[in-house]
Order: sequence, then structure tokens, then C-alpha cells
Amino acid sequence: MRPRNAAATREAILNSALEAFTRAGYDAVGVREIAESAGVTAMLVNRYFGSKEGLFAEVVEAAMAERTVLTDDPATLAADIAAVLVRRTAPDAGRLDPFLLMLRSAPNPRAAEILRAGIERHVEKHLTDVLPDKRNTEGPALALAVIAGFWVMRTLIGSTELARADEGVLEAKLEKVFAVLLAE
Amino acid sequence: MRPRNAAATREAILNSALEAFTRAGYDAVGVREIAESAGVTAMLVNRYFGSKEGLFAEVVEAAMAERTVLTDDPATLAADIAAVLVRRTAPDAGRLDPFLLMLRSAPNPRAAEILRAGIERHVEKHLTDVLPDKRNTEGPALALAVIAGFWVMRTLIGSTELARADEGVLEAKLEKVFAVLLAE
DNA sequence: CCAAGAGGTATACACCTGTAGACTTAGCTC
DNA sequence: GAGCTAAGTCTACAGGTGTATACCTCTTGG
Repeated sequence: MRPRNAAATREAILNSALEAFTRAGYDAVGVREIAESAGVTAMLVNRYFGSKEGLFAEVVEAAMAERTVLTDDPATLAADIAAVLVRRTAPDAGRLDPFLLMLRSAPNPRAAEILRAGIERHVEKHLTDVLPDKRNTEGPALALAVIAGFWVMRTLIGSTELARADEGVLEAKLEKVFAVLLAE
Repeated sequence: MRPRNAAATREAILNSALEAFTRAGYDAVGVREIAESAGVTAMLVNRYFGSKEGLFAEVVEAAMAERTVLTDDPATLAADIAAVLVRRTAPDAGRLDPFLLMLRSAPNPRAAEILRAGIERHVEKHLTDVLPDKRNTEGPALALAVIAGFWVMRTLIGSTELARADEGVLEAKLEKVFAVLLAE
């Protein structure tokens, strides 16, 4: 049995919740399930985080705050995003990405609102900061939409076309798309 | 009370289910709720459709089979898709689109598989048929990903940037993206 | 050494879930 | 008008949901 340690237990719950919410989405995961994975009772979760919704909010905050933007060089940004996107959505890739967390939990309206705030405050902001042209505000938002859509079709839906396609071709086409959106 | 009529009742259940699944997603809707909207008992739903999953499969089939591709002219295809996409995802638009059905139900793996089959057999096929270049098979799949992503961010998440942006600008940028993906 | 408080658990409630089996009732045919 | 069959309903079950209240127990400070 783990020694009593509030901070460590909190962390364990948070990790367990991140894994579960990312794997199955907000609605499909029970508080008891998260608690058990953390070696703890369901009620302790609510004691530390107030409610399932409060826990989710902290998970989102932690997941989105990690810097995911890949380069600071606007010239190679489109190519970098395309490459990382294709790699991370590959059928054999590890499945623990903020976009998965978002897409699997977005159907719940309260979760969606929390996600919107997190995305805008962190991910979208990171992307905007790298771009030189501050007037192109739709660009980052549309780029995130493309990333989200690619995740949906390749991972959630499991499109056979996107699974079969040559990754080099996908990457090249996506790079063109991001170039169009982030340019000017 | 509606006169006894199996065909009409089936139809009523199907309509009610389409509305409910599109509004809330597969997991968030109960069979009782669908039944009640159709003026019927929950058990009748299962009697006609075997199970909730069977009902969902029929709903998806019906929703996807409706031809949604807008023009047969490849020259104006990119512009048409962009225009309709922006219009249908507008904040005040009616919310009954196959993409919403898909995105809200995709977190459930069994629902996702049903959706994948429906998408590929109908929507993706329609789009592919219009294109002249039969070797560009990733194009339609990627275009669907972009459409899905735009729906997610604008409707499910409620991105403030995509809500605030000028619709003409969004449409223009999306047209460029679809042009890149669907060209040659 | 022992009490106080933090860390954690047990029990319970009110409600909802999909669906199986037995039942009732309305409508058409003869 | 009687009777059969299709259309539809009732009851029930086994389990799961989030979370509020009351409780226990380990660790630490005096």
C-alpha cells in the first residue's frame, strides 16, 4: 500500500483520469473506474476535485498546457505540423494526445466548453504566437480544425483510405494545406 | 392516438432517432427517450430494430444515403463545398447534418465502425465519383477530414475565432484548401 | 504517549441504462 | 359478428451513474 501522501495521490488520480478520458471520452468513463486505476476510492476523487467535471477541467488544463507546438520557425511550421500529425495518428502510435481527449469528450456540452477554453488559451495561442502575421487570426483556428478532422477520420472513424494511403503523400498534401492556411 | 400502422410507426421511430442521435450522440441518448418522442414504448423500438445498435445502423444508413454532394461539375466543386460548409455550420443554422451525427457518436467504438462503413459507402463514394482523376484517392478522404474538423471546431467546440471570423474569409480559405486536395 | 487532524473508506440514495418475457388490444378476414 | 394475428405495452432485472453523509485510521506535533 502506498504511504499516505496527498500530493502523490492527487497526481495518481490525475494521470489515471487523463488516460481514461483520452481513451474513452468524458461520458464513457466512470469516476469509480478512474479511482480504481489510481488505487483509491471514488469518493476521494470528488474530495480532491469537487466533482467529475472539476476533475475533467484539471485534466484538460494539464494536457493542453504542455507545449505541443513543435518549432518556432514559421518557415518550416507547415511541414512540421504535417509530419507530426501523420506520425501521431499512425495506426501503431501511442494514443495519448490532447486532440483525442478533445474529440472523444466533445459530445458532452459541459466538457466541450471546458475544452474550448483550454484550446483557445493554450494550443491556439501557441500557434498564433509563432506566426509573424498577427492579422491572420483565422489561419490558426482553421489549421486546428484540419488537425482535428484528420484525427477524427484516421483514429476515431478509422477511415480505410487514410489507413491505406502512403504516409508521404498524406504528409505532402497536408503540408500544402497548412501552408495555405498559415501563409500571408 | 395514431392508428396502428407498422410502416408509419417505424418511420416515426427512425425520424425520432435521427433527431436524437444527431443532437446528442449515440451514448447520450436512451432508447426510452427516442421511443417517447415517437409516441411509442421502448420495447417496440427493439422489436423493430433488434437493439439500439441496430436502430443506429439504420439511422446512419438513411442519413448517409441521401445525396449530399452538391454539384457534378468538378470545376466548381471546391467552391461549392466551401460555401455549403460555412453556411451549414453557421451559429444559427438548423442542426441536422450527417456530420454532426457522426462526430457526436464517433466516441463509441461500435457506433464508429457503423459510421465508417456508411461514410465510405456513400459520402466518400459520391465525392470520388465526381472527381475526374481516379488516381487521387486520398483527396476525397482528406477533404472529408477537413469538413469534419471544421464541423467539430465550429459547432461542437464552439471556437470563438471561427464564430467571430468573417464568413467570406473562411469560405475563401476553405475553397483554397479543397482546391489543393481535390485537384489532380 | 496520546490527542487532533489529515488522508482515506463505506454505505447509501435516487436515478438511469438496455433489453428479455409475458401480456394485452386493435384491425382485418371470413 | 367471431377469431386470429399483428401491433403494441407492462413489468422486471441486473447493473451502472454521480455524489452526499458518516465513518474509520494513520501520522504527526506537543
